[in-house]
Amino acid sequence: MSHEGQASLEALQTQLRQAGLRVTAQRAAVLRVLAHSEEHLSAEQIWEQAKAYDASINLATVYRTLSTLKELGIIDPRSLTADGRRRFYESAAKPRHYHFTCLGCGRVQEFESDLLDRAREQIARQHGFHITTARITFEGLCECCAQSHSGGRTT
Amino acid sequence: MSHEGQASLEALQTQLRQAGLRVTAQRAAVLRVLAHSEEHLSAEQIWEQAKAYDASINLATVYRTLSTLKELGIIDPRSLTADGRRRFYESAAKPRHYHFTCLGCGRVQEFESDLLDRAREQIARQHGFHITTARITFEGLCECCAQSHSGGRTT
DNA sequence: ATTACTGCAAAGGCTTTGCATTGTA
DNA sequence: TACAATGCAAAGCCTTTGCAGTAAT
Repeated sequence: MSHEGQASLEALQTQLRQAGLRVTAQRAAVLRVLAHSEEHLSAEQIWEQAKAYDASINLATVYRTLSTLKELGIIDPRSLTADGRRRFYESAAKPRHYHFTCLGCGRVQEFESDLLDRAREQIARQHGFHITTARITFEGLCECCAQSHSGGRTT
Repeated sequence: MSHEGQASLEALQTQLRQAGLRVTAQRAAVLRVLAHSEEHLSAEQIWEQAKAYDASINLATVYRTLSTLKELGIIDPRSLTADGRRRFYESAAKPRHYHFTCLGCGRVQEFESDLLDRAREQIARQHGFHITTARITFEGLCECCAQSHSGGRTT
C-alpha cells in the first residue's frame, strides 16, 4: 500500500520503539502523512493532513514530532522558498537530489546532477572542508512558465 | 579610501538619487557600513555599525534601507545559517562565488567553483529551467577545526 | 505506576508595517 | 512646501518552549 522507495509505516514505528520512543496516535498520524506523500510538505500542511488521522493533533506536536523524526534520520527539512523562512520536509531515504522551484507555477521539481555531486566533492577536497550539509536550491521559471511569460499566448 | 572592487560611496549615493530616492543620513550610514566591510553582516550588525555614523538610526530603517538597496541591485541577501532564518548582506558587485560556513569556528569562507558554475548551466539546459536564483551554501568543519576536533590537541 | 508525550498558550527570533512626525529636494 | 523617509511600537510569520494534564509502556 505504501509508495515505492518509502519505508513502511510499521518499519518506521518499529524504529521509533527501538529508539525508546513511544508510538502515540499523533506520531502515527504524522508518519502516515509522510508515508503517503511524495511531496514537500510544510509543518502546517502536515498538520492539516494529520488531522484526518488524529483530529485533535496540535501544531506544536507536529513540530516536535518532525524534530524527533529528523533526529532519527527519517526526514530532512529543506528550505525551498526565497526567504528561507518556512521549511519543507521530505523523506531522508530519497537518493541525493536537488530542487528547482518555479516562481511561476510554484511547482517544485526534483532532479539529480552528477556535476553538482562532483562539484561538492571537489570543493571539499580543494579547501579541506569537511562538509556536513550542502544546501543547494534553484529558483526561476520552468520551461512551461518561461514560454507563457516571454511569448504571451496568442488569444 | 574604499576597498578594491567596491563601488565608492559617492557612486552609490548618485545611484540612489538617480533612482529618485533621497540620500538621508540613515541611508548614507548604511552605505558607509557596507562600503567599509568585506564581511557578511546581518541587519542587526549593520545597525550596530551604522550607529557610529548616525547614532539615532532605527533598526526598522536599516531593514527598509537594505530592502531598497536590494531593489537597486546594490546588495544581495544570503542565507548562511542552517535554519536560514537570519539573512546576511553582501555587495552584489562581487563576482560569482559560494560560501562555506564552519560550524566549529563560525567563520564564513568564500570560494569560486567552475564545476558549480557549469553544473548550474547544465541543469538549466537539461531541464529547460530559466534559473534566476541559485542558493548554494555549504556547512561543516573547516580544515583547521576538523583537525582539532578529530585528533584532539596533545596538551 | 511511571514518566514520556501532548495541548495550550505564551514567547522567541527575525523581519515587516501603520502611522504620526521629520527632513530632503 | 510637498511628500518621501524615519522612529516607534505593534504585528506577522514560523518555530520553540513551559507547564499542567494525559496516556503509552
